[in-house]
Amino acid sequence: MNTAYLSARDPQGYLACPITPITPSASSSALCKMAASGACSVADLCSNVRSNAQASFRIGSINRRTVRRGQALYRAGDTCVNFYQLYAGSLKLRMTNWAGEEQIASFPMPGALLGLDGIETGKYLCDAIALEDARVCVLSLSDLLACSRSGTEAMLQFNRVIARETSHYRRLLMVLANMSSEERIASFLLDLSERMASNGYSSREFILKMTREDIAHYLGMKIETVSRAFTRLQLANILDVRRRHLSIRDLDALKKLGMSH
Amino acid sequence: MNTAYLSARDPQGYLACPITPITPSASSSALCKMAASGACSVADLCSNVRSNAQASFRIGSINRRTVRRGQALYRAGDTCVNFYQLYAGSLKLRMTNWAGEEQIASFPMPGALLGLDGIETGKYLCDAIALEDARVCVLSLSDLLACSRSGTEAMLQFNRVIARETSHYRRLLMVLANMSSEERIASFLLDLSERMASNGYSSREFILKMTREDIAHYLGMKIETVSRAFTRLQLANILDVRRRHLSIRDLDALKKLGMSH
DNA sequence: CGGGACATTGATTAAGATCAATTTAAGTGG
DNA sequence: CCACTTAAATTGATCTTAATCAATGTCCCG
Repeated sequence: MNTAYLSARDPQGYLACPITPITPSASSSALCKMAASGACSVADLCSNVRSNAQASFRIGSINRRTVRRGQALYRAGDTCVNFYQLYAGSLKLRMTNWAGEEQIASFPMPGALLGLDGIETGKYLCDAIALEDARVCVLSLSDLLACSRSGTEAMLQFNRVIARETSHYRRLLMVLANMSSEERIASFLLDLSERMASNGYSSREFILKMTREDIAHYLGMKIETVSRAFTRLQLANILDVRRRHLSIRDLDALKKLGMSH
Repeated sequence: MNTAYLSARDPQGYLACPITPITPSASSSALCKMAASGACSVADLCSNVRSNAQASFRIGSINRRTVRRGQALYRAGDTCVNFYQLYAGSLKLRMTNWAGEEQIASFPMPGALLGLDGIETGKYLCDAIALEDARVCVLSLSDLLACSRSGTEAMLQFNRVIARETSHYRRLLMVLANMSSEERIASFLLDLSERMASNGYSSREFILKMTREDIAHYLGMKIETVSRAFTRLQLANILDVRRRHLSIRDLDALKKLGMSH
């Protein structure tokens, strides 16, 4: 088992996680495994859309797509015609300003709804790049609109999903505005840890799918600073970090640092 | 006229602006002056909601509200039952984390739709504090939902309005993550300037309604740093800043600094 | 005229950026 | 399977920027 940690060649990238994923409940009639497992943040919306689309005979089955590691699910400037429910793998959402500096906006993990950055203008504003091979369900914009039209609840759900993304950015803003480099890393790891847990993986020990550079671009720091922050947290016996493999030794201490002072 | 700049006691706070606001067009039948002037960012949505609500006899006239300087339009934790279209004055949207640190999320100006931070959970997440006496139109959540239900276009408009807020935060994120203090101030002033212009005021010369502390909390810096950045921009002949009164001397230089390198 | 909030300025310290050099590990091809 | 290449990460030394601490200045308002 330990070798699995170190090699970690599995496409899903979660072999290294010591506990098994939550298995879907018995309701195999569910359209989506994730919804059944409770891990999906947009399960209600998603199943609403699907049943609506099926009812109107416009889709017969779930439309899936695989994105290989390093490939883009979509790119900034592409016309937004689809949203994507992520159900395996992870990505980075990357914005690039005209000076070529990049900023990572988020690291979507299974359960996330991708493509919301295309709503405002009808074109995506970010690149969605797979950090490892990933699988998504495709939700066409038209299906989603049809569904929203037919039910107030679905419409509200969709608004809330967009609003939740807004909250993510507001929170990140607070992190960048008020926290030291060590605190930012702590906050970042706590968030990752929680999301690993909500996907049924260990919250204490996992593989970082992103490079130090990605982390730096997410948290508004330089990669040397990221590296040094990891080192200091390790010296303080809060973490064990070795390249991409991370385990949390002292969760309370990490929380004290990361929960914004 | 010059005395008006310096005293600036006007409740609306725009006396100091040398050019007059855009006057509403002749269509006095319009429900809202701002929509007629083209200054309102949510005009389509707003008029949609109003005409819908009137058609169903649920509102007879526009429901307005005044917020005095320093007062809250709403507070974090309040139940979200209304949205507010700002048509005069300006506010700050303030989040406070449990450690008591505050972060300014935005400085809404006329045309903005307020209250979107209440969508996700049904409770507002920010305090909306008037920086000067302000006037809003009240849009009840139920009116808005009723309208969205009855028309796909209104629904889409609403989604886009929420998504636009998300974009604001993404952009601010990039500012905090990548720019020096001077660049942040430049970027902030450019944004203010543009919004002043789109409200029909001078883009070159205006009064800052917010304190240095508010600016600091918006841009993730300390007030001394804000002050020094202003001073340096002044010394570089890019700005003229005297307390709250600001005029832009060299717009190109300001853009070079503020447009993210 | 004087109190108090707001803003500026100066001196010093601390944090992170930058520059530069290794180290480590993973993938490649002979 | 091993040497070689390369991307990623770490570490050290130094420099720059912004935070901090402290004092002073300015203006609004009663």
